[in-house]
This record gives sequence, structure tokens and C-alpha cells, in this order.
Amino acid sequence: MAKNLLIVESPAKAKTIEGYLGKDFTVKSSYGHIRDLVKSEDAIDIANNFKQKYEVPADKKQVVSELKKLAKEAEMVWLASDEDREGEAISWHLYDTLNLKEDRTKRIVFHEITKPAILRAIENPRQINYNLVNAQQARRVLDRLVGFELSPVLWKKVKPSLSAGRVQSVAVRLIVEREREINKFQSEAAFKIVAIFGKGKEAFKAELPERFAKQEDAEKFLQDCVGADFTVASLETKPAKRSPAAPFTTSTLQQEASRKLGYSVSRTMSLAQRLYESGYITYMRTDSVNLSDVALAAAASEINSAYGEKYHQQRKYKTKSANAQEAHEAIRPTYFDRHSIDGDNAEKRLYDLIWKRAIASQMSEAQFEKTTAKISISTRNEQLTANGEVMKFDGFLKVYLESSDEEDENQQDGDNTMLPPLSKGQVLNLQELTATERFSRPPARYTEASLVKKLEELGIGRPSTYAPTISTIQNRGYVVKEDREGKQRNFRVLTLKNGSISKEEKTENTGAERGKLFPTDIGAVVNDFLVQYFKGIVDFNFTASVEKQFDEIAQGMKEWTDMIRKFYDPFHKEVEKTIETADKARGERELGTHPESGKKVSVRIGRYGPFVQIGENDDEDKPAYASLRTGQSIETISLEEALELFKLPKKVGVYEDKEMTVAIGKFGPYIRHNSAFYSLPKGTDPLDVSEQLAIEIIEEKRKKDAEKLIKVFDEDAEVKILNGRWGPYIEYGKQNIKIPKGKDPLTLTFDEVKALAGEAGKEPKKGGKKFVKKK
DNA sequence: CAGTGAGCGAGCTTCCGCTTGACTT
Repeated sequence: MAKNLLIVESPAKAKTIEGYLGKDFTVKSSYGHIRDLVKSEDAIDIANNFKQKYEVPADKKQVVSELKKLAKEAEMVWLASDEDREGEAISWHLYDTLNLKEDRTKRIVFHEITKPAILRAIENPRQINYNLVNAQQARRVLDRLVGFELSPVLWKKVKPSLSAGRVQSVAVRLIVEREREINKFQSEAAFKIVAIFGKGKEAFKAELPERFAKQEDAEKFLQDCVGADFTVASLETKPAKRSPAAPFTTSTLQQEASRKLGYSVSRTMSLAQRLYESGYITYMRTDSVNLSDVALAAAASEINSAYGEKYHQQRKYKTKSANAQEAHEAIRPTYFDRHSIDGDNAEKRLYDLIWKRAIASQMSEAQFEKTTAKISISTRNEQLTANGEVMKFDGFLKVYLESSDEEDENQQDGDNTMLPPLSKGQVLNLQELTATERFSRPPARYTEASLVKKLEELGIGRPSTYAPTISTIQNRGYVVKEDREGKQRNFRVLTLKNGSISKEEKTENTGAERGKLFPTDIGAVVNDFLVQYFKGIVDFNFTASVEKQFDEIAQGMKEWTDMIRKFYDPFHKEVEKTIETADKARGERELGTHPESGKKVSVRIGRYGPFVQIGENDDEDKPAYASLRTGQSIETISLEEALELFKLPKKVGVYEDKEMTVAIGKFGPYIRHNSAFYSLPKGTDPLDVSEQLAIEIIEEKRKKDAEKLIKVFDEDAEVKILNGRWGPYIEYGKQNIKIPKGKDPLTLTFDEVKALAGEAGKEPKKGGKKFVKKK
């Protein structure tokens, strides 16, 4: 039995370290926290100085009992959890739970998993820092108190099962407020002037820095340019440079993987986890941009041998975020000379991104020569500007270019172009001059990754929680990630060519979105409720201000119970007051009156989501109801759109003695007939479907289904074999079952099919929970 | 892929941060 037991947080880390330390050390992992507050109400004894009640969760019992056993046998236990608030608390929980003894326990820390760093740590043990532990307890207790007092308020005032918390509620607020900014945004049009001079290879573009708000001014400008002289008025050449970005942290990795590879935040994290467990990269949940000395040296030697010494430039980056805890290194390849890895395509691409970013971070800057030419117009006072850029030395750009969030349209056609040789006073030959109507753009909706970026800037959330937070706000129904179709918009283009001006109207698609975060109505209502009654909690600075106090606790300058008391008492009062006085929040909005009946038309949130109501609840004839459709919201729906909803579902006729009804569902418009669904062909207006057309659609679908059918097993046709997109499969009630390799679908017997259904272990899904009245 | 939409009834829900697998498609 080894004399020493060393405990870290992550099992992959434990493996690596065991290799560094040899036989005298057993290295084990705690798998993160081993204890948490109990789930029940009495987790925190508020009257008794917020005394906490902890328990070892079921899935950690085994880890704890193994560690207990090993600790008993070891001469010395080394607590090597991360050097941050949570890590210190993990060490203390271990100390307490494993019943460790002070003289046989040492606390050590390292920020990088390299042999020298580990050995140095072992040479410099210390004690558990209880100030830091207290800061963690304050954090934990505050989050529990906020979450478990606010959520029940929402259950009472909005809807059951909702949630609120220090982090998620701010994330939702950001999305709700951004959506409102976009909705109230008034786009302004202006004409942008672009000139093309010269021909063929010598051709280049110049722009007018100003834009014209009115078409007549743009037209006047083009008029004036007919037959005008264009002369190079000035020519300026300046050197410019660009420096590489810091190596990845969790948040920047998520952003770049989203922009460059199109990965969702959770996909990036699970791929990174696999790379980490395979030993290809360092730890992927980090807020540090720091590289170890070992890594700096390895990167240097790799760059020198692969690209030459002039491409190397050692750089040490400093974090920009105020509450970074920097317990780990930046995310980097474990070995810089490993240019590619074994793995699936997605893993390879992510590794490639990490490798390039880390290597580039240690490379020299790229050098450019930027040329600006100003071009005067004989008939006008304004000057056109042409920009050219020539790369003199590629530096880090040899391997990596960071992408940006803003798709700036000026950037795309203006920069990175070369100008032909020009001289001052040179007269230019105008090929074409255009005035194109351009529109100012609303702020961009958040993607998962840009939301993470924003949260990090606000100091809200941690590397380990960005991905789960994004899932939570979607799971609660506050936010949806969606594509939305854009709208057609006309814009005008005036062109001066060969001495004459032509006008044209073109169309473009605008406002189309892919994979963006949209608030739902329930998200908006919950947000407004929290902003109204708990402004302090959903304030963007709330986390920053409590973090400051946690820091003071960590430095021993503040008592954690005092801090929590000062927060809790007034907060709890607000909670009680709100429960007592606040009205139920339903986000109700009146749209106007029904043009025929004169009844009130309103929208609000109901048990099953947002809906329109025509008439009052206590009217003699019952009100009519209709649910809102995907993409519609309480806040933006118009009276006309609301009334449209009542035109469907619509009975369009009878076929085979059964009614056909047209309606709009989750997947678009459809015909319902005899409890079967038939999608309408694209482009068909659901209000315009005749009996004849409906019958055609149904017969067409049946014909196609019949072609797919291979074999029917029972009379009700609930079990059959079909030809699917990827080959034959069994339809077993509502479940689809794959036919195993080597089985011929034509010779399968009913018993074999039943066995397959059983093997798959697929019981029909049970319906939602139902309330059973107690007798 | 329906239509539903009051309050009542009983007993549920919920936080943030630190870690991985065990699940299904």
C-alpha cells in the first residue's frame, strides 16, 4: 500500500499525476464536489447563523467510501483540489467527510499539470485556507437562498415549476431586453456611394465616407459626377500590424468553435472533454490565458522548427476578466508537436482549432502596409477614399486568424484589397459609380456563444456552468434557439455608367436568423416580474457586487455570516411582501375589439402557453380561444394577426364519410382526416384549400406510403415493415425499430418482430402525470 | 401536429458549481 494518498478533482488529472509521482503515491479523484446542501427546506438554518446541512449525494457515496478506505491506510493524505474558492471547499469537505487528521493531512496546489509544478507543490504544502472556504460557503448559501426563495414566488404568481436564480435570470433578462431593442428598432435608409476606377487588374474600389439620406441628394451627386474629373488628391502609406489572440479559455473556445465550426456550446464542451480524457489537451474548463513555462518552451521549439525563428515571439497574456480565478492553464495541446490526432472528424477539427490558436499565440505579429488614397471630384467638395492593404509579413496569420462576431458589410468589400500603383495628381478613369440604398441594422440577437461572452464580461457564471446555464433557460421554456425566416425588402440602386444614370429596384432578404436565442412569452413575463419586484437580484451588477464581498471574506476582512445576514433579511422581506401583494402575472395585453361583434380581443399566457381570447370570461356566450403560433409573441402580435388565428382550423369537406380539417401545427399547415395528418405542400395557403385539393393531397400521401410498405403483420396495420430513407425498418405502434444487420425483412416472422420490440426495451411512452382525486 | 384557458384539489417543482459516465437516438 502506498504511503501517500493524493486527491485531485478530475480522474484524468489523477492518471497523469500518478505517472509523475511513482510508487509512493496513490492518486485518486473526488470527481468534483463530494457533498452538497441537502435538498430540503432545512438545508440552511437561518436563525442559527445560516448553519448548513450537507449530505453526500447518492452518486458520490461510492467515491467517498473508497477514498475513506484509502485515507485510513495512508500515512499522509494530500488534498490537491484546484486553487480556487470551490477547490478549497472541496478540500475542506474531503477533510471533514473522510475524518482526516490534521497531522496527517497536507493541502497542496498547482496551476498546471507538469512534473516540475507538481513536485514544487509537494515541496510547499500548506493548511486549508478557511477564509477561502467561508467565501465558498457564502457563495453557495446565497445561491440557494436566492434560488429557493424566488422560484416558489414564481410558482405562485406565474406558473408552477419555474425557476429563478442569480445567473439564469440575468441570462434571460439579456435575451428579453435584446429582443425588445430589436423590436423597437427603426431602421434608417441611406445611400452609400461606391466608385470603381480602372480596368481589369488595375481596377479598384473607392467609397464616399458620407452617406446620403435622401435619394434626390444621391441622384444629384451622381448627376454632378457625369463628366467630372477624378484626381488622386493625396496618398498616404502607413505600416500596420496585427497581433495574435490569447490562447483559449472555455468561453473563447466556445465562441470560436461556434463561429468557425458551427458547434453548439454543449457540443464543444463534450468534444473537448473527450480530447482532454484522451490526453490531447489540457483542462477545458478554465478562465486563464496563462501558459506554463514548459508549454512556452515547447511552443517555441515547435514554431522554430516548423516556421523558423522569425515567426516566434514569446508572449504572456493577462486575463481581462475581473473575477477570473485562474486555477488552471489556458486550453492548449498537451504536446505542441502533435499537429493532428486520432479521433472522429469533429474532434479533429476542434483539436486543430486549439492547436492553431495556442501556437499562434506565441508567434510574431503580422505586418501590413496600409495605403489610403483620397480622390477629389472636380464638381464636388467631397472626396472619395480608397483603402489598400498589403501584407509584408504574415507572422501568426500563417496558422490562425480569429473570426469576429460582427459581419460588417463595409469590412467585407473594403479591406484586404490591393491598390494599383498610384501617384498624387493622377487622373483616374471612372468605370462605374453606384448609390445603393443601405439600411441601419438593429443590434444582433444572441447566439449561445455570444451570450456566454456577454455573461463572462459581466462576471456572471463560471467555465463549468456556461453550457448548463444555456440548457437550463431553454429547458424552463424561457428561451428558444431557433431559425427564423427573413423578410423580402426592396432597395434602390442608382448607377452611373458610360455617362448616363440608371435606376433599379432590387430585393434582398433581411432579418433571417439561424440558431439564435429568442425569448418566449413566459420568459418575458417572468423577466418583467423579477425586474419589477426583485430589481436588485436581476441587476447586471449583482454578481459583481457579491463577488467583491466574497473576495473580502476570502481575505479574512469580512465575516461571511454578516454578509449573508445583511443580504438575506431585506431580501426575505421583499419575498414575503411580494407573495402577499403582487398580482398574478399573465402578460395580458389588449389588442382592441372584434370588428364584427365588438367584443374585447386580448392575449395572455394560459396553462398551455400564450393565446388570444375574444370576449370576456363572464360573457353569456363563452369566449373563443386560439393559441399563438411559433414565432408569434404576446408582445408583438397585431389585432389582424390575432384574428387570423380564428380562421383555422377550418373544415374543408368530407372524404370517405369523415371530415377533413385544415390547421397549423408545429411542423406547419396540415390536413387532419380520420386522426391522420397530411402536410400541405410548400407554398399552399391553408386558408385556400378546397375539398378537391384536400382529397388530392390525402390520396397522394397514401400512394407514397403504399410504395414504402413491405409487409403488414396485424389487421390494424399497427405492426408493419416499411422502406425508410436508410433502408427497411419496423413500425411497431408508435415506435420505429431498426432491422438488425443480416436479417432479411421479407422473411421476418411476427414473433421475431415482437422479440425485437422487446429487446429494444421500448414500452409505449406514458402520458403526462394526471391528478387523481383523493377520496 | 387536437382543443384546452376560472379555482379547486395534493404534492410535486427550484439554486450554482465542481466532476463524469449512463442513458437514448
